[in-house]
Amino acid sequence: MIAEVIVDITNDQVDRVFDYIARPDTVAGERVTVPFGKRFIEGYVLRLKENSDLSPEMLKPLGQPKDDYPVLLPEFLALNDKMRALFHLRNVDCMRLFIPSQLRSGKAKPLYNNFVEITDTFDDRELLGNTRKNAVKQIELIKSLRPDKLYARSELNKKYGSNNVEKLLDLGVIHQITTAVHRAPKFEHREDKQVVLTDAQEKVVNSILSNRKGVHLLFGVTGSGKTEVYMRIIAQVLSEGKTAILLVPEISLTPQVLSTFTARFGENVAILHSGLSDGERFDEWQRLRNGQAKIAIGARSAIFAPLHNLGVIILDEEHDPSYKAESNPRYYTHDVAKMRGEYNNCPVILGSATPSLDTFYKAKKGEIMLHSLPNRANAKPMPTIEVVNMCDEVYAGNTTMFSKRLLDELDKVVRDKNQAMLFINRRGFSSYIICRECGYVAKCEDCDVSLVYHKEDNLLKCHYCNKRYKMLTNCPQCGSTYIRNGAMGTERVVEELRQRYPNVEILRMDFDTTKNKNALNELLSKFGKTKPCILVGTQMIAKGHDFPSVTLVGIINADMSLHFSDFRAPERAYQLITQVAGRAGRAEKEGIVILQTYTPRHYVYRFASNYDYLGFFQKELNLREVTRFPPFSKIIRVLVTAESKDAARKTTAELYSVIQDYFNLHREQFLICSAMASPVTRIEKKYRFQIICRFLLDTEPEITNFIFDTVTKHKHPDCSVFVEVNPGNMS
DNA sequence: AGCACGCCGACT
DNA sequence: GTCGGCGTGCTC
Repeated sequence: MIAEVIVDITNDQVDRVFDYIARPDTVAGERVTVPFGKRFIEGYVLRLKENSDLSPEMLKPLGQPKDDYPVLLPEFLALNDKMRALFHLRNVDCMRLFIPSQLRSGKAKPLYNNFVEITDTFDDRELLGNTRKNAVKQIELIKSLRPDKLYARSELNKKYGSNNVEKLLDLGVIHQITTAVHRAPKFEHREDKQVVLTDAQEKVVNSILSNRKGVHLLFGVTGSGKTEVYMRIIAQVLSEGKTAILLVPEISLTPQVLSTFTARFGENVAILHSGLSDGERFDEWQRLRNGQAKIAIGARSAIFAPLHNLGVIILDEEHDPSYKAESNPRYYTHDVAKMRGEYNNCPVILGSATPSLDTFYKAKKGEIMLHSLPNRANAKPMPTIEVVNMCDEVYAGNTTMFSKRLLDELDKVVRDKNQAMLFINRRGFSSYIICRECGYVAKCEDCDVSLVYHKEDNLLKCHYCNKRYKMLTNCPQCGSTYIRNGAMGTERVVEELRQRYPNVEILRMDFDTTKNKNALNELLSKFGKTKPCILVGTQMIAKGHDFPSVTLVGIINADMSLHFSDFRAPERAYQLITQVAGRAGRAEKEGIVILQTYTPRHYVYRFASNYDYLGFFQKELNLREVTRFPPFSKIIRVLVTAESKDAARKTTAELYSVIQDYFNLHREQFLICSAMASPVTRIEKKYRFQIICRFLLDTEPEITNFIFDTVTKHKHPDCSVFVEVNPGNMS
């Protein structure tokens, strides 16, 4: 038999099948050592076959397996082919996604605890007779042991010396029992809240369970009880002997969220996430693989949980950008979920209060089944969202970042000893240009995206078509010279608040203050206990945390996400506003949301403040259709980076000339095809150039394949080249 | 990725 | 004359 092997080397040239003479016991999916050139390396057996195209004397024999079971389930071998075709990935990169890195590096091994027990075929007399008379410690040890009792080896080692224990083991006087220890991640214990389903929830559960294939969208407003729906479906699937995967955004993998599931499903839950130690993660993976755990919960990479017989795959907050893997290997979790769903003949459930435009469009077309939970489970109204025009504040002489309205509400919170959350979006480093008098934002004439200021040549550029504009000195709309770069940080907000409210606790939550997971938990528990209190934070305050005393949510600079130079900016802004607003008034106290903006009449704010997702969806979809952006077209970005500016530029030019030839032959398909310096021209000492193509979907996937092929075939001396499909950001 | 082969500069 | 630079090419 011949074994087809993928070698564990990340290089395009060796990313193909190599044939080896199989051992008689070789199985597909095993991890093996293979002779490769002059050395021995690790590889994966993809499949077995009868004959090789190569002559027999060319073939070398396969080495020994590295594990006592095949690490790759048959499903993953099938998934490899599909993922490679869809995402243009290398075999090795797929293999590495499928198995835990701890296994490959040999960093984590199962942990064993050793116990000893007196061998029952010996009585005391015999025991002592077998031991040397002057071996005091050994005799002492034997005398201390009671039959039918287990003693921890490590304890005895400490007390009597490991050499003495060893000696008695050799004599057979005592014997050792080894058990694998499960290094389980620790959780705060919580009581399971058994709730009665609302009629709407009941209907959704039944409707999904009675049609268990394909992709389902669970469109439910914040607080509509999506989690309970997930848990009911998982419980049903489990009762049928099947398994489940639940994915959540990395940012919402908090102890609170996890303990909800461990409270209900106990030992059946395995958590996979980056906060675990190597040992913990490896053990959780093992528990899933050997069937001890039946539910995998984790961020995006948990889609590769080694579960057999999947009964359901759930992606919570399906619109979250973290489901798109933006660095190598690039993949989209929704697509992988769909592939696994089809393989296991089980449903995929996408849940969100603000589905991505893409997903909802598919639901509208009928490719995805739509289930709605239009009301909150506790029947409370959503908090009022009040849009405040910051331009008016400027006219009134208030040039601070807090409107009069927001300050009034903050005063109220402080007076009534409640809590407030202030949200700031800090994603705006390559930010937009705004007129502080009238709210005018510089936009590209052709693309309807905000222009980005490039400092090095003092120009405004469009990231989608490369059109350039002179930097503005005064506003084309009102003539004002009060034109600013719209950017603001959490530190500044906290500083100003401390001056205003010297006696109120003000907490800051952003990437800097939550670098270690302990800090995050401490911060959250402190916020939970302190009243009055103001929490200032980025993105991460928007997710999942349930604080009943929050009566005010302030969105300091809503425009920052809106005018981000990305065609998805309005979509993101809508999602963010809805999510942040959902933090207010979750219990009996009513909540209010103050949304500060310089463009109060923007449609995003109009729809968001009315919680009108459907209205927003229609408007946005229409806009995308007219401007021919995804899902009505596809954008591909080829990013070239190199330490040498010339090398990067040269490679980009070469690739561009090849792609342009293709473009000239298929001009009617292309909306855009251009090469330019990347908006952020240098990151980590590397210069960045890019080629942007936007084209219609008629000839898909030919254009995509052509671009990927061009990049793989070409030589790029001293350059790294990446191809991104519908990239999430363009920096 | 590594490791070998291979063809030109500064040394005993 | 040779030791060694890293350019190119192959690994079942």
